[in-house]
Amino acid sequence: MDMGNSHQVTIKDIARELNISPSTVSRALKDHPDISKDTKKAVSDLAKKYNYQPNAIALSLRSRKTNTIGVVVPQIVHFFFSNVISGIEDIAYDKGYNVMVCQTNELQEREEKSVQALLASRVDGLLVSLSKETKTYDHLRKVTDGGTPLVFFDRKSDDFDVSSVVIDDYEGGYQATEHLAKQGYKKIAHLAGPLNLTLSKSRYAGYQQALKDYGLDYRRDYVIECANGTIEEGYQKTKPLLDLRDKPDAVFAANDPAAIGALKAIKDSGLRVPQDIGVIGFSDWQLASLVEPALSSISQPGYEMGAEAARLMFKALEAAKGEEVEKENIVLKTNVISRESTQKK
Amino acid sequence: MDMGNSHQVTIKDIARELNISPSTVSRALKDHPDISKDTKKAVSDLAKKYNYQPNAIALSLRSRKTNTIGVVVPQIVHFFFSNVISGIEDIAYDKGYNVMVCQTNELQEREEKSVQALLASRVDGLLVSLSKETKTYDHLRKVTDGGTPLVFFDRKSDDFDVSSVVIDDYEGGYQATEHLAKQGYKKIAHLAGPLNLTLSKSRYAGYQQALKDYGLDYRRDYVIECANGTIEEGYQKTKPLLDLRDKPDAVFAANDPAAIGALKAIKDSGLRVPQDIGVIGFSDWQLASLVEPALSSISQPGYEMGAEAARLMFKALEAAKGEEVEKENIVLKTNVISRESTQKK
DNA sequence: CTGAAAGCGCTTACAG
DNA sequence: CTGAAAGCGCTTACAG
Repeated sequence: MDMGNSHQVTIKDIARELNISPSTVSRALKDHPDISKDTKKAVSDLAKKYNYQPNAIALSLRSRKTNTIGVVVPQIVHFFFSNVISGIEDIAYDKGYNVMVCQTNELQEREEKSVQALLASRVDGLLVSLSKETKTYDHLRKVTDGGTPLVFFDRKSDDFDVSSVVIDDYEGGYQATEHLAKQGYKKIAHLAGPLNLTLSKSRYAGYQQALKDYGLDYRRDYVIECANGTIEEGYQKTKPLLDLRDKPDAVFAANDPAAIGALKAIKDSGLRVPQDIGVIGFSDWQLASLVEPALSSISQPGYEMGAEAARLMFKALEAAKGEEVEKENIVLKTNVISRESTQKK
Repeated sequence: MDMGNSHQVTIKDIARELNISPSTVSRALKDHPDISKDTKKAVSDLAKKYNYQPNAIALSLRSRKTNTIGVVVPQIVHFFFSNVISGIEDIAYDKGYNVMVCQTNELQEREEKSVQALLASRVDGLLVSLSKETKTYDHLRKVTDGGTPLVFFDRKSDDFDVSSVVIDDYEGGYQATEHLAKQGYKKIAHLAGPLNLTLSKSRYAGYQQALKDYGLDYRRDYVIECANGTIEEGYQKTKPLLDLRDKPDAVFAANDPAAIGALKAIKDSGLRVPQDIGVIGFSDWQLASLVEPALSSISQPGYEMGAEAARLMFKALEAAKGEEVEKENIVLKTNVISRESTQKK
């Protein structure tokens, strides 16, 4: 007897063996009220025996639904993005959806091809975080024009009327600066991120506002742009700050590697952290707890971002056909993680 | 005119507009030699105009190939596994395949459901790293019984005659110990991983062999098991070692967090790293470079593991139907990353 | 050079 | 209570 080895058993196979029609088998399997008890039993027994699994591809073709969502992300290996993916995956799992993941490696061309491939695979919806390189959006226009729900996370384009989830960078910059001010630091410098990015500008703006609100001076020479955000760059760009006649007593770095570089530069110059100079970072990684002294940082809720983005996606997917879905643009709050590097007292 | 908005244009649509049959459109699109130049041009013009994309679902149903591979991984957020996924994704991208990723969160039940879901989605092949909990393998039997290629990575079961890629943990343990010996350390302790895991036992065995090869004493009281592998545990379990009358002059920890804990314990006790005691870890994360002193470590090639596993998968997928594919069980070498914590001289 | 038919695996309106 | 037919979007052997 053919045990269906290396050939997935189909409804037809069951129908043939039972001398009934495929239609009846199909109905029996979904417990349709029309079908007799006996037939149902015979069908379900055989289905169990042969470990029948409905062919999702065939279902997708009929229903025009794949129960799959696509995710396009700049880099899988970044701690932040892997958290986002994890959040998306957990929610999708609960909903019985599969997740296709593509990484762009920060290349627009690869982003375009990935979107294209996911569209060809007829994903039910697409979650996208733009590559740093991406300047044009035709590939995403195709998504929305085709009627496929699109949700942005972390890196969005404002050219689209779609839902999105981003971090509140302004608030993060504010929180970091406020935290330093509350710890008693008065002369707070800022190692900014690349200022062509909105997110860097927002953190910078939050920094300025917090200075104002806490009655501290804003000094242009206390702000230095770190274009790459590496440890090395943080180290090099902190040195001149320490050579100032009126040197800062705290540093807020817009990313953790730069903060770690600052930490080293300060220690190398013979000053103490946090007694002489406090340092706070902005966390892309989970590294901050390991340096010495442990680095205070602003945490970005990656997992939550993924879960929220997925939630917005399912909201769109579950809407009745044609029903207009209200777009949400969610801004997630950051949190201050206070560690040794800012414990002035 | 209907621009096909919110309805992907099909071959039928093009056929209708051109008053030809779908068969002809299909052939024209694939540049079939039978079709006239004029027809081809008309078809391809219209396809371009409407941005026609072949429906991959329909193709899959016909060809019984989805051009999708499934990945089942314990945790997406682990640096090591995210590297593996990244490696898989890059290779799959080059081959024009999509990747579905499921995480089990180390739960057997979720592993079973994920495998089941991927099978239902008719992935062409499955790459699996077992959850820590997994004790039975019926869900994976279904994969191989159904004729779907299976490849294990990192955590495998030996009950299957399938290809696999793992890390050479024995060699890694050997390398770590050898490195310490070559740096001039003589009394090398070992913070072992949970010894019910094969990988911990292998690292331990490599440690023992290297001691022997370098003429160093193996002392049972120099070996301590760290069940959780946390920083805290590494800290606590290192202290007794430092209280020994004849204390070790080096520590090989089977994982990085434990090594970092050891580092702290040693520094807290007033001893210096690397002058008094050398420390080397085994790297699950990318953290080792950040602690002070920077931690030497054994690196596990996660990206390469993913790329190799994908390569093995495509080897199976590209084999002619029915052709027997030779199974490969690849063991990837680790590398010594030498940093400050072992620079005795 | 082109088309009608069958089929991939399923569902469901229609008919009996 | 059950079945034949049509269709999801495509391809291809067969016929002309």
